[in-house]
Amino acid sequence: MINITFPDQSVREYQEGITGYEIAQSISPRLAKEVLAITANDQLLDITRPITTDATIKLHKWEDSEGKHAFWHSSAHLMAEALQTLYPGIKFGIGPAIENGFYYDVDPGDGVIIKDSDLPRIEKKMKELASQKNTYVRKEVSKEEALSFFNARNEEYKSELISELEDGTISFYQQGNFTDLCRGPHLPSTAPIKAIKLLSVAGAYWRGDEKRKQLTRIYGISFPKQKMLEEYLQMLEEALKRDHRKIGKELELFTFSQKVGQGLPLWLPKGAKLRERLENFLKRVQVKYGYEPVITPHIGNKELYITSGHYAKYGKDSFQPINTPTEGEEFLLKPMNCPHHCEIYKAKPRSYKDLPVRFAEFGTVYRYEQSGELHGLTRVRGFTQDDAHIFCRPDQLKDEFKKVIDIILYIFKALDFKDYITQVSLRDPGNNEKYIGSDENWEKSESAIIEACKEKGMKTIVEYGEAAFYGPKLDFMVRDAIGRKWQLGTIQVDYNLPERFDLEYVGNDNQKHRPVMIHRAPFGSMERFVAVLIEHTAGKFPLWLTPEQVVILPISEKHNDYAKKVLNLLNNSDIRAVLDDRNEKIGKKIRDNELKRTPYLLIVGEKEAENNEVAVRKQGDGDKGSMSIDDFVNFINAEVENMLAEIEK
RNA sequence: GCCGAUGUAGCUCAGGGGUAGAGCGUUUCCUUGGUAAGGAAGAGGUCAUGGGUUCAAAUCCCAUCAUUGGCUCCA
Repeated sequence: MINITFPDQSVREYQEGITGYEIAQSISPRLAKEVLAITANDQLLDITRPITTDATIKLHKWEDSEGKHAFWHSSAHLMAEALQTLYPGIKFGIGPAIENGFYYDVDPGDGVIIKDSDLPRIEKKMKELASQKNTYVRKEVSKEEALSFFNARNEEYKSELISELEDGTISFYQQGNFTDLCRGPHLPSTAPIKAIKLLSVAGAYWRGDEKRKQLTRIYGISFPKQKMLEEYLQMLEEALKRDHRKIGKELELFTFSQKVGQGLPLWLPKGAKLRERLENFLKRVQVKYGYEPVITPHIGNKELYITSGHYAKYGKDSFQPINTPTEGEEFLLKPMNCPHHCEIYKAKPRSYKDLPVRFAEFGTVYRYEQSGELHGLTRVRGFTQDDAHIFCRPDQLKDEFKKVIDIILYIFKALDFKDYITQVSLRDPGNNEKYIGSDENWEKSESAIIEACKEKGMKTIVEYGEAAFYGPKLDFMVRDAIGRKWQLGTIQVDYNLPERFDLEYVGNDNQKHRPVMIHRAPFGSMERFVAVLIEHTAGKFPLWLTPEQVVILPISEKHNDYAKKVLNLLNNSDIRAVLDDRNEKIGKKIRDNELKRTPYLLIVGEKEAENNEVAVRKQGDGDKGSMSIDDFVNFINAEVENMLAEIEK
């Protein structure tokens, strides 16, 4: 007999060799029906695997990510089986479960192309195979066996994977006619896979290496119930409605022009208004934190970037130099602001008493991003960073770092960003040549970041190998409507540029010392931040930010004069109001302006004109009754002030 | 950059070898209407661009450009 400990710490005795499925059965038939995987002593297992020792277990149902994982991983195998049937000679790469669904990378063979239009056919085959309710059978094999099995089938990708595994840890899973190298766990059979949707086809380099063969990746998702699939697809559609590219067009915030160039956003008046308000907001915050504005040009001499090291690192992959016609000097579009700011630091001698100095600039930079990578406003070739560089003494580093964290957290709070991830990016320990600067400085800066985060009580994830080439960083990341992760705020420590630019300050010992630099951008880039803000709010911006706060709707043309009077009064009171004096019925005007997401609609007609009133309608919330114009002005201004005061707390 | 998809009116999209379509928007006129779509008429397109096939191409083929889902990269 063995002792099984459950998550609630209760212990039950079972026969040795009992399976997860049987344990579930012993609790309730319903649980047995729903259980998909089991963790036993921290090891994730099939529910058909016998448990032979005392174990602490957790049974995973669909609701657990482990349960979904097994479900989707099994679905990936099912898809592979379908592909094998439909495309004889197809070779398989890897086919994991992912956050939402699964994929399989395959090599369909020379000249064979799998297209979007083939997906329904594959789906159909999968359903057909699933209905056979084949079991997933696990088999442990030796490395030699494994290799000979896949070599015999010319599955070079599998063979490559196996050759990197250790003997004794290799297992196969087989269902129907398909056998795959796999760690598991899997479902007992294909029976539960009831609803399947293959979503897209994409190219994916074998092992993520662009020098190697590009395989065909097929993405899909599956569910135990058809209804769940429908809900998921519904949700995807809803998410698409929040897409900043769609809303940006609808609300006339930004556009692109093929003639101007790809990845070069054009801010339309309303978008510019929004962005300007964001910038002003941050400028006010920065004044409080002792930042000084600086302004630098859009280009810089190539020498500047040779000094900074950026040219060696990125020169050939960036926009190529602009030449002066007669002298033949070379200038680069600036890919970043820091070298310019270093030169500002150098413009005069600095004393230890002056430090830290903090130079802030909304600096527009240009980077040659690969064309396939461009995406709406989140990945562009020309963008404006809310950049600043702090030059401080080493002993001030941690404090300065913490102050920057405060600014970022403040801004996120102001904009109600709650679902963000904070990531500390450190060096890849096994790959030091990727980075410039001394080990000692790297260690100092890495520990400064880690300590600052700890002291701020932040929950961060640590990623090795994600550091910038010149220093470690702390990034604030959020997800977009389609679930992709984007970096917004960033703080980076840099010992390297001060070295390269030979930056100095005179210490209290009257000796020259090297300052440390912090690069930081709370929004990251205005473009990306606005994109994320659009998706976050679905275009319903907070009152203090929105380009148009109020729209005035006269009942008929007879009331246009009064409406204009209201408009002037509001505009003179710093309220961003517009007038909708189109020859339309009031119902139509309300509908149109509701759809434009203007926070307040003011309806003015006979009654209001007589009493100097406005009839207030709140976006999405209907009629709020009438009030005097003065009261409305006070009401709006108070609401904005309250919002901002709330943030200050 | 690579693999797949897409490109038709300002927007959303239908169509498809033989005169270019709808809805919304826009303009003009009628209407002056009290809380989510009043009516009529009009304007608006070299069907992304350049080649090719054809008596005839928006439609078929090729290339390019852009957008897009991924891969890779990201100072």
